[in-house]
Order: sequence, then C-alpha cells, then structure tokens
Amino acid sequence: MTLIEELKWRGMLQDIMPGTEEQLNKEMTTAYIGFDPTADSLHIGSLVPILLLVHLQRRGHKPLALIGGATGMIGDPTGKSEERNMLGAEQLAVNVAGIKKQLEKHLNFDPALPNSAEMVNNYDWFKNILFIDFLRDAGKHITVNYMMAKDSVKKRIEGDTGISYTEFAYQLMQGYDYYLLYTNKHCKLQMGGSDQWGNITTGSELIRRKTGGEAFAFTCPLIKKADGGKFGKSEKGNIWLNAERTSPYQFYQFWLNASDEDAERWIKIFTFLSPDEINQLSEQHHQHPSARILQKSLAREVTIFVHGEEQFRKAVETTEKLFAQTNAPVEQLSADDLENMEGVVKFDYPLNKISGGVDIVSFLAETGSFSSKGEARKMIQNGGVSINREKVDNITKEINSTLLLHNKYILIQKGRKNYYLVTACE
RNA sequence: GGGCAAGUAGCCACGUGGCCAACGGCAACAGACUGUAAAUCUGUCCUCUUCGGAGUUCGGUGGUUCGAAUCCAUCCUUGCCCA
Repeated sequence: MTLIEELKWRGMLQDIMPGTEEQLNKEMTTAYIGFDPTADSLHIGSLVPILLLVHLQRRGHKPLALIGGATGMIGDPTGKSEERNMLGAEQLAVNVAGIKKQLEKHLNFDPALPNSAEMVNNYDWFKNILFIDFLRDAGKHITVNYMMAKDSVKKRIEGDTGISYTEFAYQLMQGYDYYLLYTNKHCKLQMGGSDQWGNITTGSELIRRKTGGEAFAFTCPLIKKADGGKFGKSEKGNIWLNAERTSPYQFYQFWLNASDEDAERWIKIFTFLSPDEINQLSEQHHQHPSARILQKSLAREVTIFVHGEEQFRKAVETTEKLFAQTNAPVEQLSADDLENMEGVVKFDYPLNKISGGVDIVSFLAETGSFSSKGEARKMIQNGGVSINREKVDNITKEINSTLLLHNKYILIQKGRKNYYLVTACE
C-alpha cells in the first residue's frame, strides 16, 4: 500500500491535487502543515494534522511543521462567520512555545536523519517583510477575482458580517508561506484540513505563476461526530493534548466514550494499527458490541501516543476502579485507591465542618464540585448526584463523619462519569 | 459624505409599551433505558438564593413614560445602495 492508498483507506483523504501520489512515489518529498497558535496547547482537532506528518515521516518523507505566528496575528476567515479578535504578540509567543513542545513529542527532529522533521514559524519571515515588497512580490501575481472565488471569502462577502481587508489577505499570506518553503526548502506538498483547501491552492497557484513549478496538496476531511456534533468536546470543554489542561484520565475517557460508529471511523484515523488489525477488532466488536473492543483499543492507542504508556496505565487503573463494578460497595476502594486515582478532581474540606454536620447543598458548593448552591440543588433534584456511590434523593441530606471513607474521604459523583474526591483536612 | 437596513442569552432566532429573564430551534449538562454507546423520552439551561424570591440583561449613553428589548435622541459596529 502506498502512503496515499493507506490514507485513503483510513479515511484521511478528502481532496488531492493530480500528480501528488506520483510525486510522493518519485522521491523523498518535503511536506508541510500549518498550525494555528490560537492557544498554548493543541487540542485533539490538531491531532489529525500531526498524524499526517507522522505518517509522512514514517514513509521516509520530510515533515515540516509551520507555526503560524504571523498568520495567527491576522486570523483565518475560514469557517468563521465573523471577524476574529487579533491575538497579542506576547500571548502568541507563549502559544508558539507550547505548541512547539508538543510537536517535538511526536515527530523525529534528529538532524542526523535525512528526513528529520523541521519546524518553522512564519513570523520569522513576515516580521521583516515590507508591505510594498509583499504587494509586489506576492499580491501582483494573484487576482482579487481569484481570491474572492474562494468559499471562505465568498461566504463572508455574501453573508451579513463582511470581511475585513486583513482577513481577506490571509490566504495570500498562507500562499506566500508555501511559496517561500517551496523555494527555500524544496517543499512540494502542503496538507491540511479540508477547510484549508482554498488557502492551500492559492499557494500552489502562486508558486506556479511565479516559478512555473509544480507544488502539490491534499487535504483530510474534518472530523465530526456521527450525530453531527462537534468533535473534541466533552463536559469539561475542549480535549487538549496538554496533560495540565486535560488529564490523561479524561483524555482516555473521551475516546472510550466514542459511539460505535465514531469508534469505527476514528480508530483508522487516530491509531497506527494496520488494516488487518483494525478489521479484526471491528469484527470482534460486532460480535460483542457491549465489550466495546473498538473503543478500548482506540482509547489505548491514542492515549499512549499522546501521553505515553505510563499515563495510559494509570488512566486505565482509575477507570477500572471507578467503573468496573459501579455497584460494588464503595468500601472496597482502599485509601490508596482513592488517593491515587489519576484525573479525578480532588478537593480539601475542613474536617471539623464535616464532624459538625453540613447540609449537602452547602457541602457541594463549598468543596467546589459545584459552582453554586443553586446549581448543586438543581442537580440533586434531577437525581444527578451521588455520594459514595449512593444516589442522593434528599435535598436536606446531612453530610457528617459517618460518611467518611477511611475516616478521610468522600467520593462525589456528578452524573455518572464525573468524579470528585473530597479529602477532609484539619 | 448621503440614503436604507440591522445589532436580543454559547449560536440561530421570536418579541415591536406592561402578561418578558424574553416563544422556538441547535449546542451543552443531568435522569430513565443501555454497553461509561447510539437512538428515544424527561428535566435543567443569565447570576445568586434561606426555593418564598432577589439581582443584572436585549450594541453604548441619555431621554419620554407610572412602566421600555419594544418609543425618541445620540453615539458605536455591520451590511446594502449612492457619491
């Protein structure tokens, strides 16, 4: 299977420029993807582009990660119905550093390799470029008509919010990136999400007009949930690759909770398992859907890829303790179990207040597991709160020392899947 | 610079003097059912609350009125047309 064939099988190929496959078969090709520094961490949406680069490097090509330090200051109009807020230079520097760190975990940057990965920041060249030079060097070669025909621009022009000149110019900047990488680094391929197709082709067009050379491109479909919802969100918001923002346990849980339909598609995209292995897993899954073999394999592979074996192991441990025997008496959990559960949100609470007895609503609000008494009350009335695995059905329930596990802990559940551990302290 | 429209909760969107914390939809959270799924049904969904209420909202500011998201003035933002 060639790289392109494999990507096609994995469902990672949306649009592809004619000749791309031939180029990849012909020689070691340098290829790039741009990353937007809108936050100091990448989230799982960016996992797909990272995986594309990893696939590429595994096949002996040279991956180039471009961080959009400059374009991030402008704002890509793609997919945005409104003008974006511009990021400050300081925030951008922080974000760029954070993203850099993450990419280094997944790509091999060892310069000894012929196809070592490289990272560039387009701020490095854009910061010095004169506006006049840019207009003469890039703007002259692309007509406004061409730029306006792009979907992302067309939508905004037809919509009722308009588009500023700044955002309109975005595609030209991205195109210019490609042109510079083409001439300076022999980069002949650009990849990205399918929403980037318009921006990418502008680059190829610019290269063709300026140099007569051929520069290729392909895109990957945007990941969606089968029910049409946004991919990469959970109760707690975005799923990030950074362990500080999303704990490995939560990360693992996200994948474990994938629907059957999603798991089947995602395991191809987000893991490096071979087609044979995946087909086999898929078959097993269909025989015993309740075993959730696909979800477990998916969660395992992705968690290891992002957080490593050790963190994966801990995530599974926690998961087993919390979910394996949901009906088991809570006393079965040892103090160690409770203490070491990775990813469960932990709070301290004064012991004397518990011994004195507190009403449940205040307790929930004061520990921080709920942001207000009203919210805690509503959730209890909805039947969504459990203490030590026992559903709270009485809003006036009192929390006192008889509830303490191992004389120290109280386990709060918000819904079924959100656990909080309260530790009584002096 | 002139003319005409529009700006409502995370998003979309009713409302056009009191019955408005504001119909409805989406998203989100929870419950039932399940497999820690999907689909379905139910509840919650501005903030706080002693669950009786209280407080802040409808681009900003001033005004009219007993009373304004709704009327007036002005400013800001956006779109369309003209110059």
